[in-house]
Amino acid sequence: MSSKALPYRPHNHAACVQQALAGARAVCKAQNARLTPTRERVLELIWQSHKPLGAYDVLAALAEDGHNAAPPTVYRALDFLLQYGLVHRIASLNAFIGCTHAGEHHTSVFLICRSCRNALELAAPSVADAVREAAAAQAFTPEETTIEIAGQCPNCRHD
Amino acid sequence: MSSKALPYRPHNHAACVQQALAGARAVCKAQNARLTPTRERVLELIWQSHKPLGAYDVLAALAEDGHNAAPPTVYRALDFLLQYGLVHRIASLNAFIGCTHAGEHHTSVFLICRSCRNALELAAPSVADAVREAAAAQAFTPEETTIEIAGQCPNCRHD
DNA sequence: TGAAAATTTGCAACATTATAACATTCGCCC
DNA sequence: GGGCGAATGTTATAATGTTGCAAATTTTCA
Repeated sequence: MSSKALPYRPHNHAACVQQALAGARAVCKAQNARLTPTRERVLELIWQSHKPLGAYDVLAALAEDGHNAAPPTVYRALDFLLQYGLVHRIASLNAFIGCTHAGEHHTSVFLICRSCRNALELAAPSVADAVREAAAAQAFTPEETTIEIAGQCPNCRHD
Repeated sequence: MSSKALPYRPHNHAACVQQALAGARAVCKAQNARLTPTRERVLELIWQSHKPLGAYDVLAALAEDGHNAAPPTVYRALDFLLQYGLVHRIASLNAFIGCTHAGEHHTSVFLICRSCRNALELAAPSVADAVREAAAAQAFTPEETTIEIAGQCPNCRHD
């Protein structure tokens, strides 16, 4: 890619990706799940972008590798990564992003900047608690929670 | 439709739909917006189901009316209804549902039952507050918030 | 080891959801 | 009733996601 993703907050991105991959390997090993080359490559591609990446973006990136994959290849890899909590799906964008809390069960909040397109994952336990309470008040049993906030990140707010 | 939507909570549904339509007419009148026959019919179709309805479901329902519409007709009506807060889009389902708080600015929480497919809209101010705080803590300016909880409603929980 | 079983991948076709572009009609105002 | 902007019709196409089956790979276990 010629255009680099500007991270929401500055950091050493290559190291951050490597750390994520190492974490993913550990999670898979612990659960006897097979992080095959394709799956790992998809995870790496997603992590390299702080912007949520569409399935067809991943497909295109794989094509640049010379890996001539079809959509099911990507969707299957994504399903695997979702299943083991290594990536999240951002429903409002039809896109995927690396999970910063892989291995831990958690309810995340995503802050998605409409200008720079970066997305930040927050643990936000107070939100999770409020959601849990609201559901309980309706005798509803939550299984999966989607919380996505679109707006302006601090770097873009002056726009 | 032969299969009626079972409401999440029992009520007089025909009256509930009529009330929603009356409210929508009021909102549009107040804002000088044109609730044309197509738009009103789409809103009615969506309200008649407590289950979120896909755009192509609406299209099919219109076809049963004898209204031979194409996708843009439905999407344009939906855009209008979204713009005036008369319906919500459920991102995790690619579907639409009538707004129970039309006219008021609000952050809603949706409880979506995976068994019966009904969806309940909650105002849940505590969730809205927690989200606002979490965003503020990151200096993030929220513009639109998506909160969708998939799980089991009380009627289906014993499944 | 080596053959059966299970998992993963390749591949082609297809289904679903959403939009673009342009022509036509409708409602309204003067 | 002519002109103008909003709304709708129409065709085509883009973007996203899935099904089904065959081939290859890995695992299991005798």
